[in-house]
Amino acid sequence: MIKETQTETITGSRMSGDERRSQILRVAIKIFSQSGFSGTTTKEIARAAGVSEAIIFRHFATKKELYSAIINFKACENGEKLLPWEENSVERDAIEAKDDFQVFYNMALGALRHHEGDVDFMRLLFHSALDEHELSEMFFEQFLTPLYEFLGAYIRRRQADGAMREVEPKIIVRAFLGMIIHHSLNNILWDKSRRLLNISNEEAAKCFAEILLNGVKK
Amino acid sequence: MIKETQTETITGSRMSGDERRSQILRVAIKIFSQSGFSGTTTKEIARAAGVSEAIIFRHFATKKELYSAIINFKACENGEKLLPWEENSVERDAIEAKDDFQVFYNMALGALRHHEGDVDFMRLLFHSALDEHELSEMFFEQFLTPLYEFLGAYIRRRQADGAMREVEPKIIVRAFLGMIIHHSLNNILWDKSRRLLNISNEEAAKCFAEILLNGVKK
DNA sequence: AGAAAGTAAGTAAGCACTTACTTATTTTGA
DNA sequence: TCAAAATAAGTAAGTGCTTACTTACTTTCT
Repeated sequence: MIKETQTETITGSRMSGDERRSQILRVAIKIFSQSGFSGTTTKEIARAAGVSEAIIFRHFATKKELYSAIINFKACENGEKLLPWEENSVERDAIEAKDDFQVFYNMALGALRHHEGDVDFMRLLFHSALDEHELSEMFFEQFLTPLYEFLGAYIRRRQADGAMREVEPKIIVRAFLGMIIHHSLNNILWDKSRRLLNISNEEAAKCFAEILLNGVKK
Repeated sequence: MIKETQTETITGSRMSGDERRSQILRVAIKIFSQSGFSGTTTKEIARAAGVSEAIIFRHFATKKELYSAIINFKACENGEKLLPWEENSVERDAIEAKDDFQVFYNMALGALRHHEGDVDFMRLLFHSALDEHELSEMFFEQFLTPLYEFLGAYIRRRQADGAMREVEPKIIVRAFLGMIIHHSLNNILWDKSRRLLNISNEEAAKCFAEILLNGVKK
């Protein structure tokens, strides 16, 4: 990362304002995700971006504004994209077909892969949750809540079909997400070398989906 | 919290060295759990303890040593106590009786109650995990690993009895702990007002145990 | 009286942020 | 087309405050 950034500097060409702003944000995400807000200095961010601290403050009035700008940056990164499960045709087909296993397996696998592929953002979500920062609230409102509604609605439908027991759907969603997110957390935070449990995402998604579905089957 | 601490100061009597050390540690746990290591100042800790900063440094050479001292303090708080599930007679009886529901329900309920009752330490565990501090490693080795072994052994036994499917026991443990810990996390971090799911610990423990056990039943 | 608990003031370094200036690139006008 | 002016990107040095920690002394208790 630092090497990469230095390479950018070495070419000697200046970035445009927009490019520099984006680069600073990308660098900041990494460092904030490592050390949290308070544990990160603007000096570190500047060094990693290969610029002086003054440049940080040209683009962002305060360190806090830089942190908050991550929200928009992350949102724009996905463009006006739909939520992950909304644009996943495998997911849509499985729902149409009421293929319960495929619905939950696909969802679990997608989530596990996503967590594995964006550890920085995962860590940042936890830092911000502990800091009670608006980034965490954004995550809650724009991701978690819609996900509970989406899966909850599917479960309600399957309950009406007589395929699932009458349990409050959100408890089922909680149980399901708990398996997935906790598994990823172990891999990201407590047990990076997977001493306790070393299985593929596919295996994990399969087992979690099976446990859940067998657990709620009528 | 601060009120309580000020009350201590107001009585005007000095504490013995040992008492003061313990008080500082208790206060530090609360503040570190709120703001993390970097976000916490020794000034804040001193104020909350009702002493000057110099007193902090009489007992602990550095801020870092204070943070690390929490490990021993938390360990000693439990005395030479066994792990929670080891001293729980309800749990032991349920295991002897191979009452699967009681084993998992009781375990879940105990954990949920514990999490609810010691939010500070839960938060501290997350802060320390993100900081990659030894407190987190202690938690992993002295709590998580034995818990996986304990529950894993029980599951293996029930599989040998033919009561549970042949699934790697640790995956089942992961699924189970995921439900519980994730539920507590939601209540502690993302959704303190329980907008998404507001249920009692008993209801949660019951549903999670049922989902899990039905999910692995043979 | 002596030891231990306690404090106000101080220190050196660190931190977020600013200022005055430099350098590189783009624009303008002849 | 070219040179000068303007603009934007960039920096070293600085500012004022904060922080972890220290020092020299005071107060309390036995």
